[in-house]
Amino acid sequence: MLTTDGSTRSACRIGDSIPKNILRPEIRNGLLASLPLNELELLRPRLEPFVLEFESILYEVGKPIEHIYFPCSGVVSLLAKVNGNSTIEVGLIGNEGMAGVSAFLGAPLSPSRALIQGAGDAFRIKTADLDRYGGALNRHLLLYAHYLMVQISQSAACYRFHPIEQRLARWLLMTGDRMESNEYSITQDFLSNMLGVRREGVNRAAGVLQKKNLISFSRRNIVTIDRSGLEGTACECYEKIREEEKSLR
Amino acid sequence: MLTTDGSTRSACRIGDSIPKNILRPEIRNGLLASLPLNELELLRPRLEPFVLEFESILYEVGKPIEHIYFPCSGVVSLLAKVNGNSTIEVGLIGNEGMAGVSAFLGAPLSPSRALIQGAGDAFRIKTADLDRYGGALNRHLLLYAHYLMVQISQSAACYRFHPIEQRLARWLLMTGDRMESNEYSITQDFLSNMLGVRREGVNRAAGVLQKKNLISFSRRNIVTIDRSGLEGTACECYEKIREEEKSLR
DNA sequence: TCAATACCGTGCGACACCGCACAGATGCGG
DNA sequence: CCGCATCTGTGCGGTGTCGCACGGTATTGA
Repeated sequence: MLTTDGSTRSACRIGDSIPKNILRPEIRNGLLASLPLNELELLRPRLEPFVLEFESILYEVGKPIEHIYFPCSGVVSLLAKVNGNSTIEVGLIGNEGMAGVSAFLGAPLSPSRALIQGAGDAFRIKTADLDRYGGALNRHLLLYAHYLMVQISQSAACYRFHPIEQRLARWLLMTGDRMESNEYSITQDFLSNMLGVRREGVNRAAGVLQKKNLISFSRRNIVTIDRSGLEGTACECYEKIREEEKSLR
Repeated sequence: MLTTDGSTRSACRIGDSIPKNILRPEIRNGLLASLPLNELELLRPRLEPFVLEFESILYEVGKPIEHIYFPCSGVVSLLAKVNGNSTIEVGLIGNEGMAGVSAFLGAPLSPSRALIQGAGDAFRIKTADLDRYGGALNRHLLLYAHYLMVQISQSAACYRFHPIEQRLARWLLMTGDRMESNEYSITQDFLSNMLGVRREGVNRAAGVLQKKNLISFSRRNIVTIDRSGLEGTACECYEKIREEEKSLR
């Protein structure tokens, strides 16, 4: 990966990646890729390449959903706002899915904030343009909507019952699955907003994971060292969600 | 309402109601009712009246969804199982909606347990039969799927940030909106499974609400006394979900 | 009618997480 | 290269909920 200072590193530096595949004809989004060729061709003229920039916001709570995004790389977080200032992640979207499900389901306004949590690239289509299609596209998108509901439900239960350490492990795994690297650049503060806890809580939990030699972290940098160890530490929610993913293919 | 001992009471005794409108031609389910007449007539031959019996289970986690239910009265809880034995409510369905959204979205197996939390009656249709229809039915059902996602997301955040007392208030309001009475028969133990807390926690929280003269409760019986007072005590989640409900109509 | 069961009320120590405070480390711009 | 903003590490008291224990009261059924 090319960083701003010109050096090369294996890390997935969230925020400074410059997608290179944006002009490539291959569709690296799971939903689009699983379409029959003829349906994809119908859709293609409406698809517009789009760069997902770190920390930019696709949708804001209560604002219109103008485009639906099909990520080819990168990660999008769905965030709910609570108590005025707190935020909490209720969904995580990678190149297996799409952002803007609610619009597809017919809702004009976004129920959550969609935040680019890992830079990447995507195709997007105007919400109005998507309405015209049906067939296999519909089937796939609907099934994905279902998957997202499962993910959200599981998160609800997870927030209620599982300690920070397990939630952090799950988050690292789920994000890892959607990124191309096992090393990312992210602040504890950012993570605290994802997990719905204080920054200090993230610090403690990460410390525990590091002591167990599952991850290593320092300023703005987290590396997963022992992936299967993390799976053992994470709560059941990770496995459950992953199981549900299989039905998407 | 007729109770088992033959006496009449205004309470909504969850569990022993004998729906009387099951033979009436009117459709008291919001989703079905909002269909254009011609579409409803197409669907009608496939619709089968069904009695929702208290504490019976419509779907079990991981089991097939054979029918989709459109309640005309009564309440259905969607429950997620966590940590083996704990359960937590991630969705609540009344006559504004339907149970089995996942099947409609194309998922063959149920991601959650669907438990009749308040007796009533419904129409149901074989999952396979529903697939053939489109048009306004689709639009409505999709929008409802969206609404349910909002509800689940909000619950996730709610479980994380809001104390039992507020969650209980919200639960009473949401359930009240879907029942025909402001008095219901329910055990603290049952409630604890809905809210994902211990029975003792429910007891304390209910005690506080009672002291504030918002509810009154005794063995298996809860009465909401001051509805608007409850709204003041409940967390923001109630209002947010209610707001989203408006878009269903 | 009496015993078994279901349900409710409460007290107490444990613990996870919070809120706050503050000091140290790192990186960036002038 | 220095100053300032950002990010990190840690300590301490407070609070909400848990886990457990146990006694009380209503309901049910033989």
